[in-house]
Amino acid sequence: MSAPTLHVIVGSTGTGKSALSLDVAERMITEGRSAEIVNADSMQFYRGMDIGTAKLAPEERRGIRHHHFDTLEVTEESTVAAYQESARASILEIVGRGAVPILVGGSGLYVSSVIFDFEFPARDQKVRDRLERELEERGAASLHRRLIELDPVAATNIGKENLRRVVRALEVIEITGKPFSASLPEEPKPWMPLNIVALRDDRADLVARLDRRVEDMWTTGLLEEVESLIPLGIELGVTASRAIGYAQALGHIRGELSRDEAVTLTQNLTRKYSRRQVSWFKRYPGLTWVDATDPLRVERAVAGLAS
RNA sequence: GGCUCUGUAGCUCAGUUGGUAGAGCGUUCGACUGAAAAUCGAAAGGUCACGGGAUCGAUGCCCGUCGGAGCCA
Repeated sequence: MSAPTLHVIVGSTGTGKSALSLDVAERMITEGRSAEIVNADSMQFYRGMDIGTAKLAPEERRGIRHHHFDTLEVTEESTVAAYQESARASILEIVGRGAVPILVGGSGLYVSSVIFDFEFPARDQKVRDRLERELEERGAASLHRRLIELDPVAATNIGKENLRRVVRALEVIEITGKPFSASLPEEPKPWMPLNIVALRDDRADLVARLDRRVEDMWTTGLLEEVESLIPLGIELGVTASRAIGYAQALGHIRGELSRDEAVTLTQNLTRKYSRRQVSWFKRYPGLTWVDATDPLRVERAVAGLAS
């Protein structure tokens, strides 16, 4: 019996990660092992956000145990550090049961936080609030100038227009008293033995499919779903209200966007997101690319054999 | 048929009182350590509709051709 391996399935949105994860789990089962799935898709954490996140309904899960779906209310902020801890705990429990853990998702930072040796510096809301106030009062240039003094490397890497990351860098420096590296490790150390499979598809086919999927979401009730989330406070949620599709649907409901504008905007954002996902995952060491249309994709995914 | 406006990057449009051009969007590439479906950076793309004229020199001025829009008849 070899050491337990964490199976990881990543890739652009719309390449069929969820379906593949089910197939891989079933394959494990026919081989006499059991398997459980852990979600690493940041928007699928939210209860009630189903259509727009292409979430697998419970009855579609083929009896396989799924973890980390529907763990947050729409008003709650999602945080990587908390996710890292609880996702790892789930994985250890799965291994403890003698089952195979399969981590599936498209949120690069979240996947990395689990599978590599990421350690997130603490956060301090007071410090951050103060920095954000300063940003408003004195402007971006002032904050960036300070970052240049405190941590020139981070200042160069982040850039002066990247306000969110400038603020976080200053926050980390203030809390820890140490420079903020602001760059991903060249050779991240795996948290446990990994089999990372990335699904990929011909770009033109993928884009056509993504565009169609957005249209379908609108005809199968995305708007109604978003309307039902308004009384639950989705507009107040820092994370959930920004989800692709949801933000535009909200814009339409508020009368800021026509239906067509909302759909087109969502399609554009989805394409960009898909690109960012590919460029994030392509850096993973030991990654196995598998074609979404490969008839042997399940076998390849299980064995870690590229298409 | 007449009058007026118009034709500049894949799209929408700036612009140069004549010295061969820009922005946004899109496309492609990249960064990314507690909001990441977030946030930010970079690059490629144009014989400035076509033909002729005047000019040292035209995308810009003049003439014509073709295409688009509007108004009048």
